[in-house]
Amino acid sequence: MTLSQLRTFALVVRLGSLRAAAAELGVSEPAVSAAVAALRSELGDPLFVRAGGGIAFTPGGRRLAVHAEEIVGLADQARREVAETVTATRSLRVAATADFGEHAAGALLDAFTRRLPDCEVDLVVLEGADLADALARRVADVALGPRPAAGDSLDAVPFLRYQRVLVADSPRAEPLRQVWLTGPAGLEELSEEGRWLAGLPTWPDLVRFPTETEAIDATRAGDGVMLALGHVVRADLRLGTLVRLPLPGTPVQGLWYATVLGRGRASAAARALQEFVTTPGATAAMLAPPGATPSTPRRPPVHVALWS
Amino acid sequence: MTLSQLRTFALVVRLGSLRAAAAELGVSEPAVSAAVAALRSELGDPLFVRAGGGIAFTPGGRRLAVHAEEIVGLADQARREVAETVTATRSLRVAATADFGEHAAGALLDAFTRRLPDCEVDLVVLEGADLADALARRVADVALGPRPAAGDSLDAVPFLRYQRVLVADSPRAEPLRQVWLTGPAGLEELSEEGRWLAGLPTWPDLVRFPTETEAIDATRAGDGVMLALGHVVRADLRLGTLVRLPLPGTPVQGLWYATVLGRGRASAAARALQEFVTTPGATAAMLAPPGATPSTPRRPPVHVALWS
DNA sequence: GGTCGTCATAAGCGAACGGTTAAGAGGTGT
DNA sequence: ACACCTCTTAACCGTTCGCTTATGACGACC
Repeated sequence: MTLSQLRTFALVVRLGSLRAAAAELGVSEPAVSAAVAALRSELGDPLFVRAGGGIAFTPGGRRLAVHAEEIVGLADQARREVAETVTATRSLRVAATADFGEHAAGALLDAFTRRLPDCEVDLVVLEGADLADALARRVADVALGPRPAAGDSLDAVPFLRYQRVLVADSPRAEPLRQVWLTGPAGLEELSEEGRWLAGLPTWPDLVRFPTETEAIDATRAGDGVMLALGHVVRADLRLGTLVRLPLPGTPVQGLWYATVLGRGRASAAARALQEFVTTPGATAAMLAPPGATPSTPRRPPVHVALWS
Repeated sequence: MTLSQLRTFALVVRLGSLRAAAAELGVSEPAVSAAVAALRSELGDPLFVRAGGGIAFTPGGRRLAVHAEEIVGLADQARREVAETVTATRSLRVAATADFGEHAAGALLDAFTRRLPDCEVDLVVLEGADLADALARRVADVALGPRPAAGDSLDAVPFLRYQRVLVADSPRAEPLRQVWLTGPAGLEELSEEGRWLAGLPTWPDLVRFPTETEAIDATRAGDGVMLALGHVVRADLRLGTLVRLPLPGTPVQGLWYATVLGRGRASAAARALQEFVTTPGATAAMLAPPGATPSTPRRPPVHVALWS
């Protein structure tokens, strides 16, 4: 049993296919097959059987899978922690959904790093469904966005109430007959607006933009309607460049959560951020209009990455 | 970073010496040195430095140590769990201190396996200070005995009140001038009687016997005094073959705890035993005189092992 | 009954793992 | 200064790991 064998097997379980795992790892198919075969013979369990076009895991395979993820996650964390003691820096990896990442994460993490200057923060933007996954796989230390569904071993605290209002360039727009402009993630299924949308009689056509800001620009130009964050379009509504459409159910109230691994598995820095997000200073930073806080951009300690 | 490298390093940390770890593993000293050197170069941290006659660990080394134990423990557990699904048996490894193991564990586990017949129980007897260690290293699933000191990530529930009375063959015995006869572990430091003994003005000489039963036999023969379990010597006291000595502080009241790993890391079988021990049936089994419960000894599912 | 997609096996190869013996380096203790 | 204990390095070797390409086996699908 090797760490790399466990890592390979965990990926096979995650993707449900040797072929896909091989592609993901950038190696040939027999390489993956051999790694799993080694585990098979060592553990005396087939781990999975061929079923139909793909594979079906045995009970032993499923049990091994959860431990394999845990083991490789711990090994990676050990590597990181030792590296942190060497460089004398703390690192914090934050995952956020696209909407939160675009409108609030920057200001929030900026304020946080002013509080803890020795902490290097990385931000990865991914979809809401993957937030819990990223935590479990220890790809991220903190997840910011809708409350993850699999909350048994996660510690989620709400920290910001937001509302999405339906806006258009003119009050004569007909919401259910026009395209809905959205950010890159469409409408997150796990979020309140996603659940609200699922309850509508008709499912509108969505048009995705690389950012919600661009979607707002297009809405202003009359290209469609948009379920925009209230505090982001407040200025537009005041100026009249955008108007609210009074669809029942709007404004949709939602909550953003800061989630960390439960059961004492969260790092100190992760808990520090989770506590920080509920402070008044953090709320003020997130709701402030862009540019209001002249952050000293000497050496931006927040790195941002976008995952496909 | 290899599982065997981590296992080796964890042992080095535990023993505080490469030489000792090599002896324990039955390999040469350079083998251990090379394993650790591989970790060193890969992680970019010396992990430890030579200090005086031995070694002193760096902060990175200490951090790696705790994760290394966790990782190899998880790997072993994964192996076991897969093996259990193959053989369709659940196994439960119980650790107990010598006193509890001798007088109560047999009847308790006998009753438990009658309740869960598909569960194979192994009992290892070790000293109280190692109980928490055995849990953390996942050598045992449940620990029965005094409450472990390092209780931060352990879940300990008290389940049996016991008392130790000072007995001798004659009321003229002078406790502080005679040898104290004990079981194999002496007097556990972590237990109530250990703490009580530490508070005495003079520390009596202890004579250890392979079992407490043999110590009782010797006490009956007048070889010394003994701090015996109340319910074990009840018959002797009634018959007059042993008498109580009224030393202040006696009888010493103590509690036995059933401890499992906290934070959701305990197995289902471990929690089942932890719950079972608090039931009236379990208490009755433990306090019943030996031979009172005619356990059907068809195929004794409880294995007992003694660790030096 | 082909054909395709997917996993398994075979043969081979370089690199790393894990072990040995032998000798060196660095400290303690007398 | 000396012996002594402990960790480290060097040189060497067999096994395993992890990867490749090529080919086979098995089931689904048309």
